[in-house]
Amino acid sequence: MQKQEVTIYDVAREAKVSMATVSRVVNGNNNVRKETRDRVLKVIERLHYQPNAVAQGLASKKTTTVGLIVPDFSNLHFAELSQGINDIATLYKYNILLSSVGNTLVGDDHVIQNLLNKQVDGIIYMADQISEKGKETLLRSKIPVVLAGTLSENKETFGSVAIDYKKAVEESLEIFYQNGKRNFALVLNNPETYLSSKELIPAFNQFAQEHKLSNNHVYSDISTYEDGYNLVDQLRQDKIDAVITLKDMTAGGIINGALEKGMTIPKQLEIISAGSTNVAKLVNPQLTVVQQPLYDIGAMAMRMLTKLMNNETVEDKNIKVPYLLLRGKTTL
Amino acid sequence: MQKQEVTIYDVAREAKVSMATVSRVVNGNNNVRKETRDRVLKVIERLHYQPNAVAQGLASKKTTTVGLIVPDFSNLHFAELSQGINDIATLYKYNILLSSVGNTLVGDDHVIQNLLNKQVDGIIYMADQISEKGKETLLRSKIPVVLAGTLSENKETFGSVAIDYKKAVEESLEIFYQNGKRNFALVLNNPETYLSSKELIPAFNQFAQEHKLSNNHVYSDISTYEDGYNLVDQLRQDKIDAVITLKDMTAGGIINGALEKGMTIPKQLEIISAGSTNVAKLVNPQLTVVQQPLYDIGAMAMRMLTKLMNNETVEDKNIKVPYLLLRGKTTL
DNA sequence: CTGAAAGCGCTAACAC
DNA sequence: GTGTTAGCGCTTTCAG
Repeated sequence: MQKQEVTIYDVAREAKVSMATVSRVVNGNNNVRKETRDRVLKVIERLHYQPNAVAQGLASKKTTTVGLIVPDFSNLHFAELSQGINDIATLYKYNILLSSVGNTLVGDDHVIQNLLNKQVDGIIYMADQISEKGKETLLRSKIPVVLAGTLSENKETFGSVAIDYKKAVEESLEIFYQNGKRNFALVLNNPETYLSSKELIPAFNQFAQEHKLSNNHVYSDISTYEDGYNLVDQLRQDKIDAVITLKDMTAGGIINGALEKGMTIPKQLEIISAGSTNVAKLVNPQLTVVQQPLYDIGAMAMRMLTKLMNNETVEDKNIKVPYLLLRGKTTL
Repeated sequence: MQKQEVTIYDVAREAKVSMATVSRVVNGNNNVRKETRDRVLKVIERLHYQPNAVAQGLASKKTTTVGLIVPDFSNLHFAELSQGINDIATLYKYNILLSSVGNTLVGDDHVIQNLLNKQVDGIIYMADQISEKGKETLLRSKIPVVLAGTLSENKETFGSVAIDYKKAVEESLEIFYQNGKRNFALVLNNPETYLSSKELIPAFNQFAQEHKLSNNHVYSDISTYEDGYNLVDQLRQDKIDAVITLKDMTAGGIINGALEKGMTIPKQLEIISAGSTNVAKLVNPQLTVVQQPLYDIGAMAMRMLTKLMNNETVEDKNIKVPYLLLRGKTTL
């Protein structure tokens, strides 16, 4: 990067005003006489002046940039959430600085620190867990944080927007139960996330206990299509007849695997996916899904963040978004 | 954002050295005696000093940030490309500033300008077209640009990494032809992109002409699952018996629509998708696809960009990546 | 309404 | 090796 061709100083000189006035014009400050403003604007246009956002950031201590922390963007779930985030961010003139924490939690603190070094004005965190160290780093920074698409572990400190996963699990199991199924499976990727360990698994176990079910299994480390496909043998061996998955790809793998092995869906095996992405449509027979408004969740999270960054009051920092149980052909 | 708590100046004072020395230590400059370095590092740790990347950016004129321009990240194609880009970017300590140009081309120039204002060191452009104005803006900025996943419109000026789409279309049509099909369709979203208008459509038409085919159609503005689903009636009316689509979701819509209307696949209708995303697996019957190494394309593009930003020589600025025609059950 | 001047936190010659 | 000194380009009091 060479020395910037045209700076605020050049504009000031050409327009015969001070830098301060140019700055006011650029920032829409009203304390400028119309004549002066027009003169400055004319010069800005003639010189093709563009403010250097880095210098603005250093001087104003605001970068109009927010950090977005995602476990994995090749996961459509996060891609769709990001779309909502991006649109609202654009609307409010914020840029998004992307960071991935991988599927493991290794180094989330490092990722957060990096974002803070870049002086982001706020952070949207989409991974479903956060290390103690990462949390501390975030709290110490005092910048606003909103958790999107997962439940807030820290209702007091961070904002959050998500569906009520626990309720979604209960409702799904209720459907299975009413359809006469008694052998339930919960298929997860990482069982140690906050969401899994504190919400899903307890809800799953509690339901089983209340209904006196004895054959209920939690399968972990199942995250891809192939994992789902390969899980089918195990499901049959364990005599499972109803499955909840969190990812549509996994559900698709299970379905295709089960069909190939001659199982009938939904008679022998019912499936509900809480993935809620567009790809659910591709699955045949049509998947019964917990439909979350992913785009809206992203949009609401970003909207909340803009308010927090702007020190506006936020009525409800922990929003529970409604979901829909869309009955397809993988449940009776 | 409050005044930064601990700055390079604090470290210098506490370590009894000058700011310059602290800067050297932070940046791994070797011209520091080991003793001094250790003393500084100790203070850095004690004070939890973290460099302000914005100030670094202003002073050094390098932000270690690259802009990523995407048409739509809820499109898995770009999500998978982005994964490769992100991993390599992280490896080389670059951050990614995300921008979406929407599915229309409105304002790509604006998006580019915004990224330039933020002083990105380079740009990866993934949309499949770019406006004249946007191109000029990019050229004027003199920062390196790499086009990923689409063909380069400007082989001389921008770097590029992509498969040979034209060849992929020809090869696909050849398969259809050998299977006895004679009524071909090319299903596109926007026919005016460089890729469509300069590569795909000409290749499609040329093949038809060379093989004396009279019933070949190009369908435009088909981009979603539903669009594909709804296109089926038209396809039947036009007596199409072989289809190429660019998106897996669209292909899925066509397949499900065709099956529901009682068509047999691949006997009455063959389909090849060049989407190449993971979701192709969900489709039943299994989709025949032009498999592109999306992750690798993203990774190679980012690697090239790091070289360009570093003024290293790049042997080949326009890389054609090999693809694979994976025969599924939607072709004979 | 406008200008002067003091930084924001850091890098990069240039001396020593 | 280490320190001094200018900036980088902009915002923001504070006067007037």
